[in-house]
Amino acid sequence: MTELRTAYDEKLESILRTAASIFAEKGYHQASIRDIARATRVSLSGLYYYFNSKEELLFLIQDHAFGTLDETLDRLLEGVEDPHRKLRMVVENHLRYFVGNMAEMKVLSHEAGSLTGEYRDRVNARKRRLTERVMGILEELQPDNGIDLRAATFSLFGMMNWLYNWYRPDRDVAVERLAEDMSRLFLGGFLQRDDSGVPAAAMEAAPGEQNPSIWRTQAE
Amino acid sequence: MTELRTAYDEKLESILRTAASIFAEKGYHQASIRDIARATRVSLSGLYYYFNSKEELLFLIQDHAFGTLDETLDRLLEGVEDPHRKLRMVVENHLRYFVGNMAEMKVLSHEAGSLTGEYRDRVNARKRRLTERVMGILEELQPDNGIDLRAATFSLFGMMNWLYNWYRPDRDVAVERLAEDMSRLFLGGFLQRDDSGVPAAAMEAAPGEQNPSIWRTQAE
Amino acid sequence: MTELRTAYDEKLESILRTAASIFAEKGYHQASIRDIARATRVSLSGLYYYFNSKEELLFLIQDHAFGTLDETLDRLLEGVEDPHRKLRMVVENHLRYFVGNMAEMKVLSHEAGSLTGEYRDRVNARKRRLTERVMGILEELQPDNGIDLRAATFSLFGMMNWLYNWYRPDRDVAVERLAEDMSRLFLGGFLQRDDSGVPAAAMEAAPGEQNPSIWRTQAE
Amino acid sequence: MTELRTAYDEKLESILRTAASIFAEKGYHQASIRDIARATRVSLSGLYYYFNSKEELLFLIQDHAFGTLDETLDRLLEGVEDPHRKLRMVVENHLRYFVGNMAEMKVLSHEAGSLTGEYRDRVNARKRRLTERVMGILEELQPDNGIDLRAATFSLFGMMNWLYNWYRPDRDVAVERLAEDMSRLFLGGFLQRDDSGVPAAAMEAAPGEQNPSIWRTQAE
DNA sequence: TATGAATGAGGCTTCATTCAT
DNA sequence: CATGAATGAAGCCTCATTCAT
Repeated sequence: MTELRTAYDEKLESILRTAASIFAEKGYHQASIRDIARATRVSLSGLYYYFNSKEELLFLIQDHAFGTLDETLDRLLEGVEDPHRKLRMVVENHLRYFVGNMAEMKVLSHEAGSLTGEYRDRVNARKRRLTERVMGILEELQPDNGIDLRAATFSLFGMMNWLYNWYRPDRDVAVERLAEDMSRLFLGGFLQRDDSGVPAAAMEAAPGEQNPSIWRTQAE
Repeated sequence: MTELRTAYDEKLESILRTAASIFAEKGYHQASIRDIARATRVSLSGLYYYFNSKEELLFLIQDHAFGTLDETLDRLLEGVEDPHRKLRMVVENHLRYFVGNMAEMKVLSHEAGSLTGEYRDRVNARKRRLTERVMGILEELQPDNGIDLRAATFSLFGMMNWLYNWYRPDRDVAVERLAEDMSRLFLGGFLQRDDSGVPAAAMEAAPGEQNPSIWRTQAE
Repeated sequence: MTELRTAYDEKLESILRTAASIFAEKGYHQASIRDIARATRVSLSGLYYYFNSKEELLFLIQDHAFGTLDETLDRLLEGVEDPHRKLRMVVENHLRYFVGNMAEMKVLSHEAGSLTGEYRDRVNARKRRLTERVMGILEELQPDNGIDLRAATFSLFGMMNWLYNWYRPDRDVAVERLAEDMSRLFLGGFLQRDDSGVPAAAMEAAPGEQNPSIWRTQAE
Repeated sequence: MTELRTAYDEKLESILRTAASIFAEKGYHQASIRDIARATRVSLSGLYYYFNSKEELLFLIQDHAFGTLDETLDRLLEGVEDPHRKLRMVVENHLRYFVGNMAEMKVLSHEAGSLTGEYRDRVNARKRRLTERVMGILEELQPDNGIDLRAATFSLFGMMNWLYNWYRPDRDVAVERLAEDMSRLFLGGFLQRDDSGVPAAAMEAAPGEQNPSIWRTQAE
């Protein structure tokens, strides 16, 4: 009962993939439709048969990527009850997809703000849904850690989404290990009790607190 | 015997601040020099008295921001021996500067790849130095956690640098609390022993491991 | 079985002709691409479909002109053995082309230094080839005149290339007469024996020789 | 009874010399006032004390150069009666000045058309005067050569003015020899009788005469 | 489906020149 | 005499997009 994939679909997806890698390399705004025409070996005007505007192209890439991410996550979480395990699935799904599709990952993480209007709204809706899902799992874990939930959620996403800035498959640990490390890193911190073993002295605030201006660009 | 700040310096810095906020808002490539002229109330050509190219302007913003970040960090770490406390200082410094200068933060985090040539090299050198400093502190902590050091380091930076994507001063916890939470989150996970209390079952890999293709965009 | 001249080729050549006349009139650097757009009735950006830069446009004009010049010269010299006659052909070819295409002539003669990089190299190569051809012919004439060959060659080119500074078809002698006159002028001088009839007294150097500083701008 | 040369005069002349060499190197329109400020080590605005506009600067250079050229020519021709010798003086004067002041020579020869309005008129008047002077000398020689006088005059100027396109002091014959060669070249041709020794066959026109279109760019 | 040719809008930058000091 | 700071005009070029075929 597979979907019917027409020649059109295949060509579109091939264009999306190629465009994603170009957007990843040069950035959305730096990349020109001409770059994409060159790389796809489709004529400039020919591309417009597959999308109506450059922005729609970006949307299609992001939406498609999110669709894949969502779908696999749904499948992975099916029947899982333990929130620890759920979180582990989330992290693994995220990282696996990112490492397996580094171009899409970068476009997703870095070109978040490049969409406008309805395109942006639709992608944002997907993002919010994922965020809430993760926040829900963290809540389920019911930790007595005193950490702000929103901060915790986005810290986790930050760890993962920042990946495109540093991860190099040929040099860094494999994705399985990465998922393991990040899960442990995050859960270890998140699950600790409030009176954790971290020496209290280390937690004292910096002196700047009394003089916050040292962190601020001089005002006019 | 303070530094000599000429009128020129002051005007330049004021331009840098204004430009940073515009770059933060629209993105470096989306922002036009005209936008900056309008906002600074300097004529288009008049701006070029203060920098030689748009890219140099971006460089000046990033370099100046990094300079401030570096300097305060040096001051904060002076005389500190305990690595726990050192890390706390790093996190606090980073977050305070970012929250106090959200425009610069975004430009620093998001426009990393917009520089080229020597400009990029010089900023990268600063980044590398900071990264190594943090990695050094993490090493000092001598954890028996089995976590890859590079992954841990960049996870921490990811948590912090992602801030510009979600943090809203009027809605989120104050920066002090944020620094506290992130420090605990990270240190709690990083300092745990290998046989931590996290249930083993949660750590089992996802089934996808055996079929990684579900995370991969269909190849051509 | 003539060459295939597409509509594209024809339009390009028409643009080259129009551009040549504008460059001739205002000078390459003074002419703006807008001027050319206006004259060709093609939009500013539309022009860039036919060339990649203003400099390439200049190159195309010069290269095309030199191509024509070379080709007809080849045809004219075919089978000609007598060096006197060869030289006459060179002069006639040069002057005819120049008078028939005064815009191209001026661009060729006056905008020699406006090309850079590879464009310049390629045009220079053509120039060198023509120069050597002429120098070869002069050598063939084996004159016993004691005149420096390089000086003689460039004197001939100077006579001809300077044309654009003074020649006015409506006021000056026709091109046939011009070719005749210049050929005789040059050959008459070039072929004379060393002990020509010019009174020796006239050849005595000017007194300035003993005090060359009268011809020199005062040094600092 | 020398002229009074104030400090102002000296600085102005030094600026003119420097500007001439910059104009010679990059071309008048390519050179910016900034280039001249840099080379003269005078501030941009400071230069405007010495001239009122870039065009006036060019005029001053050309006028000054022509003044020198004229003055020395006057002195050289004083008391000379023999037209052969007069011509020799003209050539020698021209070439000596040019070789001794290659920058000024190039500006004079190449930037003829860069002046407009009254500036152009004044320089043109000097040019016309010199041209007529030379044409007068040629007339005096009363040759029975059948060569158009205007063509002959400008051929001579062409030989000399083209110098800047090829002459290189370190590689070519010295200026004395050059003057000798060009004088003989020109006079030899100019003074010959109509029935000169050049084989008649060599003088036959090229076949193109009957089909002039081979020298013409295809008309639209 | 696909493309060659074309365009209006807009971007960055340079320039000659000015003016208050 | 000299300059630092500033500006309006203009230049080259690129871009996303369209339309007739």
